[in-house]
Amino acid sequence: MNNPIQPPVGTSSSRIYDTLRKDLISGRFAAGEKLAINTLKEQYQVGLSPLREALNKLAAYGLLTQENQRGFRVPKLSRNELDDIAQMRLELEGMALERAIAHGDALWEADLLAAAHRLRRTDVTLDKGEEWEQLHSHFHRTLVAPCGSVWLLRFIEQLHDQFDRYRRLGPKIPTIRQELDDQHHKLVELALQRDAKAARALMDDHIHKSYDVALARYQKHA
Amino acid sequence: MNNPIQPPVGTSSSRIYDTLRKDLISGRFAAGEKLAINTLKEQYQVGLSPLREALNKLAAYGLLTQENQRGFRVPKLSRNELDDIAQMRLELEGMALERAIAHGDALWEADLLAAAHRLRRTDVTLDKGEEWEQLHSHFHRTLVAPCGSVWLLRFIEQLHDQFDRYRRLGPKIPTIRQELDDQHHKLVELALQRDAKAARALMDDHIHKSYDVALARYQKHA
DNA sequence: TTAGATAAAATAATCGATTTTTTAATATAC
DNA sequence: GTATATTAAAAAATCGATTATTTTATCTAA
Repeated sequence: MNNPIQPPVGTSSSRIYDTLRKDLISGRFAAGEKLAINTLKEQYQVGLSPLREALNKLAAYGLLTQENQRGFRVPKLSRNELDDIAQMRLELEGMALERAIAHGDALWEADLLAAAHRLRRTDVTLDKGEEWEQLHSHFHRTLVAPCGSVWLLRFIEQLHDQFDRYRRLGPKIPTIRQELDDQHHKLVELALQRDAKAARALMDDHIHKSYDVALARYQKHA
Repeated sequence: MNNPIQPPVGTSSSRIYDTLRKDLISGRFAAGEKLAINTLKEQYQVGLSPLREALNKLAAYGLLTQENQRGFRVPKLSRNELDDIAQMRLELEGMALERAIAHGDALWEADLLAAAHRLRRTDVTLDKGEEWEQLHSHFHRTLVAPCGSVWLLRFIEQLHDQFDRYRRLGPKIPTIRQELDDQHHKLVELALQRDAKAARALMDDHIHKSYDVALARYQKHA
C-alpha cells in the first residue's frame, strides 16, 4: 500500500545539514570535540562533498567552529556564553512577543492554541523526547511568528538552538517540566487577551526559569 | 627587499568567502541574480569545491539564498526588508551602545578616537571608496565592541552587511557624507563623556539618516 | 633528559570527472 | 493554437582520487 520506494527528499547536503544540526543541539557530540570528517562520513553514510558543505553552513550558523587547515570543532560551552544567550533571548523574544501580540490575527490565535495543546499532550518521557523537542520549538516559534521582522525571528531561532545546547546537556530526565509547561498555556492566555505587558513579564520569567534549568545542567556537566 | 613570493594566506575557501562577501555587499551582483557557478569559478580563479563551500557559508549567513537542486541566488531587495533591517539596527545598536558606554575602558576610548580620526582623514572620493568602507565598518564595530555580548555583536555585524546592500546601491557618489561623518565624531564625544542617553539618541538619528540615504538609493534603483 | 630536527602517518583541502536534476528546445497530439 | 510529451543541453550535486598541511612518532645532539 504505502509507497514502497521513498526517494530521499532534498539534496544529500541539505539532509546531512538537518541531521547534524539536530545532533549538535541534542548534545550527541561533546563540547570542544573535534569532528573527524572521515568518521562522520561513515556514520552518516554520506559523501565528503555534501558533508563538508553542511559543516561549512553549520559553522556560519554558529553550531560549529572552523579553523583554517584544522577542520571543524563543536564550540565550547561557557557560563558567560550561557548568560549572554539568555540575556539576548530576554531582549529579543520579549520584543518579538510584544510585536506579535500587536499584529497577530485570528489564524495566529488558532495556531497558538493548537501548538500549546499538542505540546501538553505529548509526554516528554516514554521515548517521545525528540518529538517533544520539536513541538516545543514549534510552540515558541508560533508565539512570536507575527512579530513582523524576518531578522528578529532568525536571530531568535539561532539563540534557541544555542540555548538548547545547554538546556539539553546530560541525561534526558524531565526537570521542572510541569511548571514550564503551565507557563506555555498562560502565555497563550495572555496573548489571546492581548495583554502585551503581562505576556512579556511572563516570558521573562519563563526564560529565567529555563535559564536556571540550563545553568544547573551546565554546572553538573562541568 | 619586500618578500618576493607571498604565499596566499588562509585556505582557498576562506579567501573566496571574504572576496564574495565584499562583492555581494558592494553590489557587484544584481539583486535576484542567479550565480553561475562555472562563471564564478573562472572569474575568481578558484576550484569548484572551495567555491561551493564559500557559497554555502554565505547562504547560511544570509548574503545568498539557496534552493535545493537549483543553486544560489543573490537575495532580492525590498522596502519591507530595508525597514526591518533599519528597525533592528535601531534596537540592537542602541542596546549595544548603551552597554559599551557602561563597560568600555580607556583602551576603548583610544581605539574610538583613532577609528574616528582615520575615518575622517580618508576621503571617500579619489578612488578610496573601498578603504573608506572598511574604516567605516571598523568605526561602528569599535563603537559597540565592549558591549559584553558576543551574540549581539554578531547580529549587528550581520545587519550592517545587509543594510549596506541597500546603502551602496547604484553609483558611488558621496551623499550627505559630511553630516553623517560629523555624527561619528559627536558619537565619540558623547561616548567619552559616558552620556549613554544622548549617545543612543544620536545613534538613532544616525541610523535614521543612513536609512534615508539607503531608501533613496533603493527607490532610484528600482 | 630534553629541545629541536626529521620522518611517517593522519587529516584537511582541493581537484577533475561523473552522476543526477533541471531547464530549454523541439516535437507530437488534441 | 495550446497543451503535453520527448529529447538535448545546461547546470547542480556528488564522487573518488590527489595534493597540501598538520599532527604524531622517532631520532639526534647538546
